[in-house]
Amino acid sequence: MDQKMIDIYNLIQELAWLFGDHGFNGECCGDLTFIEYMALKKIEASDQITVQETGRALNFTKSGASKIIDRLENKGYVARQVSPLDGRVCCISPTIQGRSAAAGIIQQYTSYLDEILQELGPAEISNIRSALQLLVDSAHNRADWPVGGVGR
Amino acid sequence: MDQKMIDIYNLIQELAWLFGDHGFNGECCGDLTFIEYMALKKIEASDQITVQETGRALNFTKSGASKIIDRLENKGYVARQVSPLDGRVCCISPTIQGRSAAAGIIQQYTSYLDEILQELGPAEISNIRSALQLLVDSAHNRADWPVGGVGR
DNA sequence: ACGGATAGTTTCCTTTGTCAACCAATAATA
DNA sequence: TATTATTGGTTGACAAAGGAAACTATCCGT
Repeated sequence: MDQKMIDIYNLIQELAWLFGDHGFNGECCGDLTFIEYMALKKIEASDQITVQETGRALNFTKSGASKIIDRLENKGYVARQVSPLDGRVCCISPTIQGRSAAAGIIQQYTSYLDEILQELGPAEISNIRSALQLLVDSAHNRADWPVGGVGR
Repeated sequence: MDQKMIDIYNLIQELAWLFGDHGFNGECCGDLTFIEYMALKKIEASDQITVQETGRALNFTKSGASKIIDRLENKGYVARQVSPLDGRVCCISPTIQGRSAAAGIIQQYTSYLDEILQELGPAEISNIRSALQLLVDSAHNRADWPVGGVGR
């Protein structure tokens, strides 16, 4: 039983490695780093998000978040815009190029998955999907983390 | 069907984030970075490994690998030793402290998993394990990667 | 209108990894 | 055997990236 948890842990870690920043030979996300890509995804998902919210979502300080957004902006993938409601806050939104870059990355990985999973039947694939979903949901349902706090 | 692949991709990415270098508030692995921890795991797994092999296993250049091993050595987790067969190569091996540090990290994550998965029954947990296994095996059975080559 | 709070940016600093040059040891060849 | 090429590893200069703290601009409460 405990062994099963250890297995799960090691497997997750292996996946985290394979699909993280170093797995795909450093070229994990086109001209984006893994972190920049995650930020772009968050920005896309909420369609209007502030600098600090982006940072909070990704466990970065606000200065770190500001710089990540700088890089995305320099690449033309997001745009800053002063909020009409509050002159201090920046509304970050994805540009057309940003959306299409993200779509391209998803496309690329999806076809990679298609390829490596082609041996499997649809039932097995469904099963993988729901197992992952269960895992991610369980992790999100926990407010805190194994070590330290989340605040920053 | 394609949507299912996209789901799987996004879920893996979420997991990669949660269990990667930034997920746990930066404190992912005690006094080790994610990368250092992965290197320690590789070193532990093979019990005798060279600097370059470590680098190759983790997609780092040899100088990068050398420095990662420097840091592990400074922390007292691995030891360098000149190979008796070839005076050029370094045999890296984990120290007692290295083994116990790795065990501690595994312990910590395992109990975290225990906690977040406590709602689930043993059958569901078994299912998660085998789904992850299937995924990781499928990825490893592919020699190459979605973009670029592996060589360095 | 003024003092405190809040969102972002910028500057300085540390960490990390690559590239290229280098050293030492082995292998190959004349 | 002497010499040259190759290979494993380390080192130094450099660039990228993110945190802390100082700074700017705006908003809110009195």
